[in-house]
Amino acid sequence: MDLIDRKYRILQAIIDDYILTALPVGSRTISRKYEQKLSSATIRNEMSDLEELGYLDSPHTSAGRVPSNKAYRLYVDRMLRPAPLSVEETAFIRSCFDSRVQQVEEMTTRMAKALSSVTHYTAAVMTRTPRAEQRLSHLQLVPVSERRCLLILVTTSGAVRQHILDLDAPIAPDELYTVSRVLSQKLAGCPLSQLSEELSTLASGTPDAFRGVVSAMAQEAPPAGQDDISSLAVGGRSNLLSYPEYSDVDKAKSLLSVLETKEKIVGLLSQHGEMEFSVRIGPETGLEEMKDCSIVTASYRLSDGRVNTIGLIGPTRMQYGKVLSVLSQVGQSLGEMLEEQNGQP
Amino acid sequence: MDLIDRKYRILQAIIDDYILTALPVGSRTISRKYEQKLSSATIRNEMSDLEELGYLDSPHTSAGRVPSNKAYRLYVDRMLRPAPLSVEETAFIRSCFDSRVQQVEEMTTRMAKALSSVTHYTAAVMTRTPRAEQRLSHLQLVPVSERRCLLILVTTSGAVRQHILDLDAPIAPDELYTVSRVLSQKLAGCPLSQLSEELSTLASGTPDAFRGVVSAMAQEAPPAGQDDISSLAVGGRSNLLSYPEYSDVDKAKSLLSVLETKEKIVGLLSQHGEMEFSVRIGPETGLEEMKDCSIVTASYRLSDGRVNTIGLIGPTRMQYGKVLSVLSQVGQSLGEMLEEQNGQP
DNA sequence: GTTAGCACTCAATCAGGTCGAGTGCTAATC
DNA sequence: GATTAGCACTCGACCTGATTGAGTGCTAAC
Repeated sequence: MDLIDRKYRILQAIIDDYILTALPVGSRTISRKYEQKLSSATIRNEMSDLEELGYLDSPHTSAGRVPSNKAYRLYVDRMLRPAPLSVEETAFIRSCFDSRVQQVEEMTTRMAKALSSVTHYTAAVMTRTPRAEQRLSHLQLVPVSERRCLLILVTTSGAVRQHILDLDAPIAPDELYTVSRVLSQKLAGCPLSQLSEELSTLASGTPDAFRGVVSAMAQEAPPAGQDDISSLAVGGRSNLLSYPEYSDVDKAKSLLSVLETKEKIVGLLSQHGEMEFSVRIGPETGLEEMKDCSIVTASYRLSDGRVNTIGLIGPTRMQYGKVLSVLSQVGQSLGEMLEEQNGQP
Repeated sequence: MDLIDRKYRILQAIIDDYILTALPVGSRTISRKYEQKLSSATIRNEMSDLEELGYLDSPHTSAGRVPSNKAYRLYVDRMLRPAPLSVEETAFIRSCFDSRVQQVEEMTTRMAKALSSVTHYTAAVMTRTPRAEQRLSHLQLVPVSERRCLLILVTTSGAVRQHILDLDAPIAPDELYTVSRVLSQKLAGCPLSQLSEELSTLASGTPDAFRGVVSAMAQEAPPAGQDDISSLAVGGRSNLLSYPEYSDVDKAKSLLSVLETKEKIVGLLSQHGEMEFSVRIGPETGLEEMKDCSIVTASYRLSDGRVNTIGLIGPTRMQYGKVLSVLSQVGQSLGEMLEEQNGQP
């Protein structure tokens, strides 16, 4: 057992060192910096074993060793030491959660910017509302031109959606007003996913003059389907260029190109499961372009039903400890902010 | 005059060739590919003159010549030949203007993506409404919780803005409804910039029960100030990495970092003056990080008062002819789309 | 089991040499 | 006077071979 413990420690030392330097680490480095009781030769033997076990790779014969993805997996699952944040870092993160920020958009953008600047990785922040939880709170039709009006839907969580309706026949502003009032009352509390259906049903029992409007609404109402992405922001894409793993411009290009594709980012963030944190390493991300990257995601359920998912993207040798500390600090600050918001009714 | 004409032609040939290859161009290349009547020695003499005049730079003694920013300026102002687009390109641009796209957001994103993929440069698209032109069309208060409600402002151009209001005292949903109705009628047509002021005035003449709401609105109403940016999208940032001028990762990083800063992009696009197109070369962009870039902007006034500004960002040796052709095709398609939209009432 | 010692490997670095694209100048030509 | 051929010169790019040093793997001794 003692031996195994030693192998463990050596592997951990190698990973720690590699995360720090991005340079293949040799036996001598370990013996000097981490395990002074052992000679480099001993370390070499252990390293040789670790390589055979699949935890280390050697770029070539006379370079040091580099941790494999399997090693990172073990590292994240078992070896992770929390990296405490500095006072400044904590304060900075806190300061980003200003309860007066109203727009979801602005909130996600700020968080993405802040997280990328604290971690020096790329940050992606997404706020979505699971479709099942969205209910109509209020509905309003606003005239825009003679045959065109704006349909505004407000959900119970305070989100606002808007659709332009093209009408078959002109309708007077006052009538739109009446329709809004009636429908608003009838449909309050209706889940968004069933809205279209409800409207169709209502349309048949509506006086001719209004039927056109109501069926136009039924058409434009959001279809049942995936969740609603209320907001997505990515910050610090260019941060990744600092890391030697992307000094190859072609690699960098293909990675940055992925990070420009909204759908792929949403995909990456949506893989997040039930647990609070998730770490995906290299190929586990599921994207060929990201096989040298890791993504750490965290998900927070806000009180109004919205779900906030954060992803930090960096090289596989990213500072997992620090990243997780940052994310849990974010979770804490987020909680405090929401409490404060609800506490000042 | 004939001499001057020849210098002109040679300079143009040099710029054309450099734009194509990004390699310093030598006298022999010009004499073979562009001016077969002249020997390389003659070209050399001319090039020497052009260098003295400030139109050419030589990276070192035995390399060819490279156009200076002054040369690009002349090229853009006087030498530009329109580069006709291929049928596919035209079709592709047209196809991006689907009149059924409703959201401004989606429109700008699509345009940015399309333009960057046609040109292989970075595209930034901004839609803004000059503050002076925005007038209130409709106003609605929607209850969210007991002491909190949502203020929705719809402008005559159909834009929707929302603010959360925190109220001093609780107010019943029905009362919010009444207030909305009255204020909507009183304030319809009021320029947004004066809204806050108007509301303050109205507040004093309002029954006590409602005064709280009205003054809360006055506080949150958009202050007079700069224009409203309804939407900003950037596409194809990673395209720039393909160009040899950014094979230096540090350069690339500082440029991409600028292209991630919303404010700087808005700044770049806002410099656009009265004319339809504007080309800013190198230092003319006003940003140190962009001293090796050019930006071509185009601005289109939409029928509802909004202004759409497009910027294409590339290396100073960008294909100005092609870029301008693309932008004017965009202008045309945009016009067609709007016409179509208004023609189907 | 641990370690000292040694042969071996291989990328990185440097110096020297060659190549070729390009210039600038001069003298001859049109 | 403009044009051009010719030539010396420059300088980066590229290739080559030698050197260095970090690192390994193996073996034999402790």
